[in-house]
Order: sequence, then structure tokens, then C-alpha cells
Amino acid sequence: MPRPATGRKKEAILDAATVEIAAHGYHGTTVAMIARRAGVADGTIYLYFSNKEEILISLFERAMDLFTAQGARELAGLPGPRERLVRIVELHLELVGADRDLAIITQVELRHSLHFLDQLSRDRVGAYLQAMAAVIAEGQACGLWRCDLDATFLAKAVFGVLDEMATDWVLSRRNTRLQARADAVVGFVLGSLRPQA
Amino acid sequence: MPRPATGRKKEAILDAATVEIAAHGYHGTTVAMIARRAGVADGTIYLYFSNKEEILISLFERAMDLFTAQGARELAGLPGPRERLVRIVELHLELVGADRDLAIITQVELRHSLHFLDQLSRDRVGAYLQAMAAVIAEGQACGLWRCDLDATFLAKAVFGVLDEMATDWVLSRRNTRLQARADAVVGFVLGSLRPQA
Amino acid sequence: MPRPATGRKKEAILDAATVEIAAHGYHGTTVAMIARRAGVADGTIYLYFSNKEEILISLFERAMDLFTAQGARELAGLPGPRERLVRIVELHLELVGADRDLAIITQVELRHSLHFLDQLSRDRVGAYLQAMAAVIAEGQACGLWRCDLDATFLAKAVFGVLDEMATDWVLSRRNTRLQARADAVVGFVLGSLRPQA
Amino acid sequence: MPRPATGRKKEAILDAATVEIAAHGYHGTTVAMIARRAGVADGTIYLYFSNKEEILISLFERAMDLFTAQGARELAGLPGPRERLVRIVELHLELVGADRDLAIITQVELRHSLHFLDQLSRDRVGAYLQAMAAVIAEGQACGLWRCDLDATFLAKAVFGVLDEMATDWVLSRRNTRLQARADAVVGFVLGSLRPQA
DNA sequence: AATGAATGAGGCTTCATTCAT
DNA sequence: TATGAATGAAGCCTCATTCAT
Repeated sequence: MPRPATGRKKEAILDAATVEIAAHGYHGTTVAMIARRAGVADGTIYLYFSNKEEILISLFERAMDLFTAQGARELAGLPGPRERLVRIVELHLELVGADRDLAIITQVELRHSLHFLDQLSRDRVGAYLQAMAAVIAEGQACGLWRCDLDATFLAKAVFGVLDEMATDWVLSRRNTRLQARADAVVGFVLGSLRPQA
Repeated sequence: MPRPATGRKKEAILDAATVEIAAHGYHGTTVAMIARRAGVADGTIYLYFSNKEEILISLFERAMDLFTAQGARELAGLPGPRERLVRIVELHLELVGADRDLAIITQVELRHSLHFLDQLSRDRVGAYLQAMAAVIAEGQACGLWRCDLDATFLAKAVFGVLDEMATDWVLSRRNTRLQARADAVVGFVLGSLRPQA
Repeated sequence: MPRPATGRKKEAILDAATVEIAAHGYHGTTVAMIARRAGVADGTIYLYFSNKEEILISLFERAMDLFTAQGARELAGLPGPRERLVRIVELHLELVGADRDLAIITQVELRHSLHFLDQLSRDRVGAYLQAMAAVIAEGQACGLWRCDLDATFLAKAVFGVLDEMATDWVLSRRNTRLQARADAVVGFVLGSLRPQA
Repeated sequence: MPRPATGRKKEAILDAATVEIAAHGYHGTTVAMIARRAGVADGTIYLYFSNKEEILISLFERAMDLFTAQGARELAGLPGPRERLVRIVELHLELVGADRDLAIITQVELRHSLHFLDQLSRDRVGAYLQAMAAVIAEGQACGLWRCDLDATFLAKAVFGVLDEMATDWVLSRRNTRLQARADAVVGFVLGSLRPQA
């Protein structure tokens, strides 16, 4: 009888938490609900997470790790800032759009308290914004994009557009794919960065 | 004998709720905390609101009513879509930036559950987006702005930028004024709408 | 219908706690058990006590207040240290012996942790010991009692005898009265204090 | 191949339990804490003890066995009841004072429930009291000590004094040695037993 | 309209104990 | 013998809501 690989149970708990929290919200989900869906006892949760909130944080970090790894891999071979920014936009929509339950959590549930959002923002999202700002600064340096606005400001603006599209998709009942909006978003973003006449 | 204006107590409760929820989050705030700050008994809350969630909703609606009224008044006299859009952007940042506690609620606390956000989105935010889309469509019709992207899509993109700026401001510890970013945002938004070369 | 006097419910909770803790021990008693016996809801307990441990502390303090008040009243009129010490011994046994459930708590349950006992000891028991030491010192000053041992030491020794008698009575199944041992204890204590030959 | 002496691990568990329970109290100590300090797995504890409470009982019995053995050895050669009683008092204070952690347990933690204390009292403490009463009766028979009080009663009184001194020492923060009080206690006890004038 | 004491359902978490390896 | 991951029962406490006054 194959002994379950280390971490198999932790993954199961995170998967179960994703489904339950997406369906009922963080506060509407009990630890018992997560345990039941994961097929473990309530107490088992606490062998892997020190409390309920840590489950939510781990969920986000697991997703961000994948996101970051995928991003680093894909952007490595791209020649210029234009290609890289386009790929960032596409990847953002692809990855967020790949798992609706997870998207509900990142777009809605994770925003549930100032303290919480603050903490996430400062760490993982901050790094993401900086990476985007670096690409934009590079494009500004080539004369590709407008220089009258700060690269950090522009990164936030672009992030705002992506985030709004993701949230809008999550809230829309229609069975569309988030990725389907990639062309329009790319068009908007590239247009918005053109140098001023 | 001057009967106290109906709603005087209701206002006090909403004001108290704004402060408490901004400070402790929706789930971290108890009805008793709101009652104490408002100077009423716990039970009195239920004479004005049917449950805790309704307080949050009323909070948002009161803010949106002011927002909408102010918007309608200010936009009425403006000649063209460019002026109107600029004013929308400015007003959005002015009004959100006017009350940090309220901003914390609109930018953070109101996003705390799918059900909740969904409901708000469908009603008040939907109307706001439609109004913005109408202005943009008008600009597109004049040839002022790019027509290769749908006006509704563009409105969402602009809203995303505004929303991100507001959230970023709320999360930033620094004592800046949100309004201070209006010029940059206006610059970005107008740039992003220019017709494609 | 007579509205229950203020504190009536608090008293009921303390009374219920005395019975339950005496029967099942502090850790064997649940807050729900106390609530049920007191005829209140579980949550009501927390309107009067901030946590379970505070019930135990209040229990002890209520008893000590009665003890102290009674002691002060009775000792006031007594002429000399001999009479006062005799009355202290008698009162100790009378009052501890008056409520077996309460005695179980003071003699057994209150001793359940170093931190806890330490705290009680330092405050209320410390004051009691000091009062006793003062009476003994007075007797020493008159030449009534042995002076080769410190009054504080002697007070602890006398307290030890009283405490052991009380504990022994609590643990004995026989239906004796603690007060019945008063004469022997008085005889022992007075004998132990006689000046050395 | 030298098989590790049976009981080597059992001793380690008891030693670990002594330290942990002295530091955190019986209810504040988990089986896992004891196992960790003893360097064994949680489950291993149950190979040597049938449950948590049995650890506490074994602890006490191990201590009492040493106590009793030492007592029997030391008292054997002593000529009269006076010398034996003096040695009992000294030994009590020496042995309790030798291990502060163990003393915390015997003076505080073991008293935590009626059921528990009752059981201990009946067995080991009962035997100790009887031994002491026998010595006292002997002294009474020689005319050495007062006969107007029952030897069993006097033994309890003496035990109360010893127990109170031990508890007082455990609770005192000062770094005194319990043994240092032996002379005073001997003086008190012998004085208290003198025949009445 | 207003009060605020009372309710009681339900959540998170702990931890003694077991058992497959 | 030994392990330690897993169990799951049960407890303390919170707090939205009610209702007698």
C-alpha cells in the first residue's frame, strides 16, 4: 500500500480550501468544511497550518509561487520590453483565468481586511509591481513608451486594468474565458504607453 | 416641540460604523462596538437596520448617492466628453480621497465576499460604469478617442486604473492626498484613449 | 413580577459553580455545566465573568470577604491575644466547616497550579497570616507565649495545623463536623506556644 | 549485546514529566511536551504508562518509595521516640527541599482534584501519618509527650506544620533552602508535644 | 422609540490516545 | 519496542439578534 508522499495531505487541504472558500467565502467556510472535503479529520488541519488564516495565506503563496516561476521562465527568452510586457499581460489573464475558484479567492476573498491586504500587498504584489515597472522603465529608456509619467505609476495603472478585468470576469456569470480579453487588454495597454504627440 | 429629525440616529449609526469598520474590518467590528460609538443601545441598531450587513450596504449607498448627486451636478454644465471624463476622473479621486475611513471601506472591506461584491457591482457600480461608458462612446463618436475598442471595455479599464490608485493610496502609510495624483491619472487616461496611429 | 435584584444572577452562577466544581473538580467542570445548574445560558456567564478562571477566583474572594468581615467583627471585642487566637482557630474551623462544597474548593481545587496558588497566597492568605502573626506577637510581648521563635513562623505553623485539619476533614468520608475538632486544635495550639521551660 | 535496562526509558519519562509539570502545571503540560523532553515519541509514553494521570501517580510513588526507604534506613538505628521524631522532621524537610521541581509537584500539582488527593491520601500519606503517629504514641507511653491529645491527631498536626513549611518554601521566590528551617520546626514540634503543666 | 440583559448556536482549536508501519 | 501522523471529541468563548420592560 503506497504511503502518501509527503505534502500530499497538505496539498489536499489547500485544494479543498480553495473550493470551499470560493463557494462560501472565507468567513462562511469553517475549518470542519475544509477538513471534510479534504478527507481528513479536523485536527489534521492543524498539523499543517497553525490556524485558519494561514490556510488562506498559503493558498495565495502557492499560487504566487507558480505565477512567479511561470513568469520568470516565459519572460527569460523574450527580446524586448514590448514582448515582455505583452507576455506579462497575457500570462496574468491566462493564469488568473485558469482556475476560477482560485481567482475568486485572489480577486475577492483576499481583500477582506486592511491588515490582510496590506500584508500581501507589501510582499508578493509589491514584487510583481516592481517587476512590471522595470519592464516599463526599459521601454521608456528605448524611447518606446511615454516618459512623462513615472514607470511605477504606469505599472500600477496597468495592474489596475488587469485586476479590474479579472474581477469583472469573476463576477460575470457568463461562461466566458478571461484569456479571451487578452487582445483587447494588450491593445489598450500598448496604446496607453505610446509617447505623447 | 421639535421632534428630532427622523434619521438623525440612523446617521449617527452609519458614522460610527464607518469609523469602526475602517479601524477593525467588517468582521472585526461588533454591533455592540458600533452602538457604543453611536451612543445608542445595541437593540436600537435593529430599529434602523435589519441586520449587520445592511449597515455596510447602507454605508455604501449613502456614499454612492452623494457621489452620484455631486457627479450629476458637476457634469451637467460641461461642454464635451473630454471635459466630462476629466471631471469624472478628478471627482472620483477627490471624493474617495476626502474620507479615508470611508475609502478603506469602499476599497477594502466591501470586497470581502463574492456574494456581496456581486450585489454591489450589479447595481451601483454598474450604473457608474455605464455612465462612464456613455461619455467614452460620445468621445468615440466625435472621433476624439480610439474606436477599435468597445466603450464598455474602455470604461472598465479606466475604472480599474482609478480603483487601483485609490486602493494604493489607502494602503500607503504615507500622508499623501489621493487628489494629488489626479493630473497623472488624467494624463494616463487621455493618452490611453487617443486614436491609434 | 419582581425583577431580580442586581447581582442575583451573579450569585446564582457562583453558587452553581461551587457545587459543580466541588463535585467534579475545576477541570472536570465545564462552563456549560455551571450555566445549566445556574439556570442561565452559557453566554450569560460571560456577562459576569471574563473567563472560566475568574469564576474560581470570585468564588474564593467572596468566601474570603465573608471570612474577613466575620473575623473583624468577632475579634473586635476580645480583650487579649489568647482570647483572640482561640477565636481565630474556632472561626477558621467553623467557617471552613460550614460549607463542605466550598471547603473542597478552598482545600483542594484552589491549589491546582503554582501560578494560581501563588497569586492567592500573596494576596488574601498573606493578609490572613499577617493578622495571625500580629496576635501572636502581641502574646509574645506580654510574655504569654514563647519568644524564641519568630511570630511569622509561628503563624505559619498554626495555619499549617488548621489547614491540615480542614483538608483531612474534607477528605474524610465520615459525616463528622469540622468544628468538633476545635477544642483539640485549641489545646494543641496553645500548648505549642507556651514559653520554653 | 547489553540490552538496555528495562525502565531506563521509563525513568527518562518520569524525569521529563517532573520538569515539565513543575514548570507548567499538570493541565498545562501535554503528553507531547513530556515525550519531547524525554527524547521519545509520543506513542512510546503509552508503552510505559496507560494514561497521562498514571505518569503523575508514578512520579509521586517513585518519590514516596525513596522517601520511605530512606526513612526506614535512617530511623532504624535511633534509640528513642524523641530522636526518631526529630529525624522525621529533618528528613521531611531535607527530602522535599532536595528537588524543587518535585516539591512543586507534591506541594501543588498533586492537590488538584479531590478524587486524586483522596486516592493518594488514603494510601501513601496515610502510611506516613501512621508511622509518625506510632512514634508519637511511643513518646506518650514514656511520659515524654502530652497524652491529653490523640497520637493520630498530633501526627496530623505535625504533618500540617511540615506541609505548610514546604508549601511556603515552594511559593517563596527567595532562594532559601527548606532545610534551613529544620531547627525552628523541630523546636516548634517538640515544644508543642510537651506535657501540659 | 429605546433599552440592554439575555440568549444559544456554532466556530476554532487542543490534545490524549491509537495504530499502521 | 518504537514511532509519530492522524484522529475526533469536546471545551471555551463570541456575538448577532431578540424581547420584556
